[in-house]
Amino acid sequence: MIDIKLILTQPEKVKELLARKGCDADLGRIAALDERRRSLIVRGDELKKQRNDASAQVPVLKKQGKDVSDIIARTKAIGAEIADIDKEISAVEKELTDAVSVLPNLPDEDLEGGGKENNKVLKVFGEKPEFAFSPLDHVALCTKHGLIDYERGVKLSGSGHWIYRGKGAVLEWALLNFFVSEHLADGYEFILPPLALGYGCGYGSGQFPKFRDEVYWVENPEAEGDRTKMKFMLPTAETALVNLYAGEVMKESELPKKLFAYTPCFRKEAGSYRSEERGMIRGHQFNKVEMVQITAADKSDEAFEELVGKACSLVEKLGLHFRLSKLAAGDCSASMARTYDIEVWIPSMGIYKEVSSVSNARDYQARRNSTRYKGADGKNRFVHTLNGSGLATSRVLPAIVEQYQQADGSIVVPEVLRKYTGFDVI
RNA sequence: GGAGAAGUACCCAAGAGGCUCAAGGGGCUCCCCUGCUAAGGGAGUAGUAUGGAUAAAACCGUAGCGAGGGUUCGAAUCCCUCCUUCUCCGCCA
Repeated sequence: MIDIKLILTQPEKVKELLARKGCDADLGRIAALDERRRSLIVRGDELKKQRNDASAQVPVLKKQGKDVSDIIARTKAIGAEIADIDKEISAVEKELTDAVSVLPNLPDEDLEGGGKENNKVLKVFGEKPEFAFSPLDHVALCTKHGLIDYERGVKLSGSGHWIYRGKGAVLEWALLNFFVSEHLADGYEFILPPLALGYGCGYGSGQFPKFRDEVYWVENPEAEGDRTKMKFMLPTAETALVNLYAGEVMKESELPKKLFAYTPCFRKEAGSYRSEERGMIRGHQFNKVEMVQITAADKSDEAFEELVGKACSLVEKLGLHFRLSKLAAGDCSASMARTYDIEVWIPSMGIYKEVSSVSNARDYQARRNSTRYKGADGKNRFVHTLNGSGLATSRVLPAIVEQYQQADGSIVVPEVLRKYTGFDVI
């Protein structure tokens, strides 16, 4: 959630930044609502003071044996007015919160406006592998070696599901092990969160209400369709991790919190499939290790660099060819002020595919879920939250099998994974 | 899943419709005495959110006793719904 004070004091600037994300916001309406809210509060507070004062006289006068019926009559009238005002305040506040909370985060000032077309490649790592033979795509390779069972995945659970098996499962697990041990070595805390989360997590991370229909909801007849009473399967561990300290006030000395989690991620992905995205590029369930940092407000830039560096280093250690891109404002997700994508080369598709997305939400998520810390000056501030995949294994595996395939059809296992797989070649 | 009990500030805890706009301890902070791993005395300690005022403060309000509603002139206190924790029972990997 954007700071409402910023909207009120610098509307032109907010409007311009939002426009870069392709969002045309009616800030005048927000200002009007806030104006209304404040005048109601002033009036309501005045009346409450009157009522409190008058009411306090009742026992005093009663003790003196005096008649209190007109005080009671008067406070009763005041009370009725207060009730009306309070009702209106909460209605106006709800309207205001709704209006502000649907706004996406402000992009950082250095971001280009517009969408994907304005993304900028910052750095390319390694080189495209050249094949002296005609290379297979990962679907063919995984099927041939029995790494992935696509048909039976569909049989068990419908399209968009697959089964890792045999050496495929071992390779997937080796990737997870590799990532976990790298993060542990960097001093990150390993978190295994619940996979079904309450509504508040979706709101706090900024994914709801917008993406409410793109997650799987867990049936609960008692909730009678009220999603705020239902649980959903997390679409990324970020949804759990950024809410870990929701509602709490941390000590500044406890920051930054460096966390990572492994979870399967569940997505309905109600959208169009492109035929090129077959195999494991886009599915309803995939594995991901997610990194999150929760930092003091003035420390998130350095945390961002750290996360980008970590994500790059993981792909680099796997020996894959990839590139780092800075996303234009409109391509960053709604909650994020800035995002860099790490895209790995998928030879069969001839394109780079995202395996990690590192973002700084600044205080956008913290405002939604009220995660704060006490600064050195004794004041409470909102933390900054950052997240980055480290990495999405289900997208790394196709890149590995494709980039490491040999003329004889075998696949070489990247050096760093061998101690986890126990084999060098598939 | 069923039955009971409980949730008050950093912690413990009193509190049962108005002499409580939350007592008393502990802890913590400061001060005094002492003089050096002790003991004693005193003061402070509701953070926070929100509104007004201000250059900014000081300041003046409002809200706040698990959460949300309700009753009442007035609610920590009475009523309803929900959440969480504990105890017991049942079921289960």
